[in-house]
Amino acid sequence: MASSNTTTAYNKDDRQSIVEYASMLIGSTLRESTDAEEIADIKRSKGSFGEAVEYYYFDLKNNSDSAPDFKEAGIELKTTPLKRNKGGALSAKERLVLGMINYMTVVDETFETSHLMEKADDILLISYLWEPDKDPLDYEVEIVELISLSELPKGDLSQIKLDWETVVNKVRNGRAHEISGSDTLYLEACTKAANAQARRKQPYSDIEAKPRAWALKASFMTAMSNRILEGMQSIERKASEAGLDLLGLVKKRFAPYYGMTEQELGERFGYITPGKRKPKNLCALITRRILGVSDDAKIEEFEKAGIVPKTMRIKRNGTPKESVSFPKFDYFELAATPFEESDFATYLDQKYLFVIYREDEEGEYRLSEVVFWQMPEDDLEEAEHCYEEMRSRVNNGHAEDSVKATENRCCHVRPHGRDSNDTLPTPQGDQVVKKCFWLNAQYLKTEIAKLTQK
DNA sequence: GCATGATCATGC
DNA sequence: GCATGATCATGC
Repeated sequence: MASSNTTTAYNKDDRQSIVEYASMLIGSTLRESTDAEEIADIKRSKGSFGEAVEYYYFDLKNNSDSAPDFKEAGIELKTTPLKRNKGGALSAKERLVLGMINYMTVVDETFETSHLMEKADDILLISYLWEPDKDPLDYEVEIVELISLSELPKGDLSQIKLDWETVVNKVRNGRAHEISGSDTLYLEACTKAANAQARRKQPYSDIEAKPRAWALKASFMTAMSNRILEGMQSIERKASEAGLDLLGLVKKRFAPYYGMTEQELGERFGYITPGKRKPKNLCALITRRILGVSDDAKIEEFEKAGIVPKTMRIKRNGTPKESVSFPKFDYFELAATPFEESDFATYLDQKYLFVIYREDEEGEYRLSEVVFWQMPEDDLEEAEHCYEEMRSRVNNGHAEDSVKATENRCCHVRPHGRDSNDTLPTPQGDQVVKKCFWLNAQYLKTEIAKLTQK
């Protein structure tokens, strides 16, 4: 059952799909997220959580550590434990091992083009809270984050480069056997061997050295984890809000602002200076402010549930002013991918917080309510028709021929590029303007009516 | 440089 | 009034 769930739950060739699927683990355990009941067939030892994630959650066969776990997407999965200190703070339980050091070849590398940088460029980090005596299936996942050495803050990266050079220079000087973890600050060369006697050759000395691997020190992992965790804030509940579910809480927080225009809200919160154009992410900013989360933080409850806030302007007749768009599609990918495996199917799994503004008699749009919306399962079939119709048009050389809103109850296809010269190649070799799927305004009208009539 | 959210323009 | 094609502008 786990395998049948997981094969359709994400697309292992698509980065976004992998990350989105992985993010659903945040705040939960493998026992809750998969049908695994015991970890018996997985060795109950160090690494058992990581293996169980691959096996039960991602439905990956156990593979050797040399190949990336998601080859096509270029992502390598790494799981790592956090622990809670006596004071309550979280810290990394272990260093994060990135890959073995080959003394013979590393001496010819530069940091920027090193095997390490290549290997540690796209890591999907899954951090879980380790607790003594707990079954690994019951560890709670705290962090799911795509990390890349080259995209660390500049200060971190320059120290890591110094660390790398310190270690490599020792090898270059024929002193690989003298390397110590204490030589460096963030990145270390930690010993990594099946037994204490194992030794490896080094290029500029006859003395054999202990096998070592590149690793980010536990202290560095602690700092990085906390930085990631702090970037996520939960909505702080007052005592009077303790019993509310998430939607109830969100509604209660928005209610005092009903009747205001988006412009007024933006000005009130200091996101718009009068006369200036409003920021693109105004809806997200206002939502964070109203929910009491700082401007640059992710809303933990929303992240965990995959909820995206979206402004919805409704005209007096109940129709949304605009359709809702999805990211542009690639004609080759569309042609080759059935709906179940498509990005579009993943996007439709999106849950929205529609922040609804309704048009008043003067033509002003005023905040009137907030609702959660996700496409009902029955309508996914209609969306699939739209997708498969567009797919067959592309396959038949008619990529320019969009599926119109009049052809499908739920969605349609429309250009969404910079301009008409912003094109992508099709399997037939011609260039067609970038397009994407859209949710029909009329469809959204009936969906929103269902949600708000009650 | 590009994606994305927002908006415009045209014609049925 | 709406569908459809097109483009703008911010921000990553």
